[in-house]
Amino acid sequence: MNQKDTVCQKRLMVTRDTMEVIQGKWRIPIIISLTFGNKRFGEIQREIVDISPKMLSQELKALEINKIISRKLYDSMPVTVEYSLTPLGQSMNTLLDEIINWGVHFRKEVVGK
Amino acid sequence: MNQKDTVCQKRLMVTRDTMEVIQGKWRIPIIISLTFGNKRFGEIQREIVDISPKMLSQELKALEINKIISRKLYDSMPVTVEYSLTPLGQSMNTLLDEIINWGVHFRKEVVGK
DNA sequence: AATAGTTGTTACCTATAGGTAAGTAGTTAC
DNA sequence: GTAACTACTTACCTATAGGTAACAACTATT
Repeated sequence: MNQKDTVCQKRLMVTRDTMEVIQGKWRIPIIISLTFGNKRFGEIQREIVDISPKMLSQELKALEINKIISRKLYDSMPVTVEYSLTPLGQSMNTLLDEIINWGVHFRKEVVGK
Repeated sequence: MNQKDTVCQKRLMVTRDTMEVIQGKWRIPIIISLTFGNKRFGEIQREIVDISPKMLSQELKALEINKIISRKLYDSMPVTVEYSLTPLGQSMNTLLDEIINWGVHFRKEVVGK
């Protein structure tokens, strides 16, 4: 295996890591929603109009496990829960920007034509 | 719906576009493989060690439809086919770099600990 | 005539992602 | 005591992504 191959194999590994975090229909929408401010369960659900409570709960848990978001429970009545981006979650900003940038470019080049 | 919501909804749409192109187990590996030079079917298969010919063929077609790669047939014997990145495919470079960068960061922060 | 080297294809199966609908639990207001 | 608001959970189903193994078509070599 030459130098080129080694570099290539490393890239393949690391992209898999990133993709495992952002893969799926709802993770990026949830993260983007939280870049606009901390939100409660119901607020996120109202913003991402067609997500079900099951999927929202499931994906919030996955993002918490990966330390992208954090969950804060308030003992108010009724109970409220606030979700926010961790520093690691905030560090996705440039990645998200690139996903958005390329999406705009792609739409101009292919989808729009 | 206020200004903030409008911006948010647009971002959600555009990220869906990008994700539809790169989603799946094999698309990014194939694209990365081609950033290291044009390759034939068999070469890609040998580089991405555990991909099956079925999946490779299927994903190459999808990437061609989205104008990320192009396919060139050579009438040699036996027939050879060369795959290469289109300009649109090459325009994914900064996006791929960010996916790799963030993956490295994530691995340091979470996977490694 | 048989074998090997190209680039795929086809049929079949399994695992997982995601959707639907209903229910749970605690508190407050009427 | 009943309805309403919070944040979920649970059971069940379907659609799709991906895997496996065998085959196909063409040509060159032996």
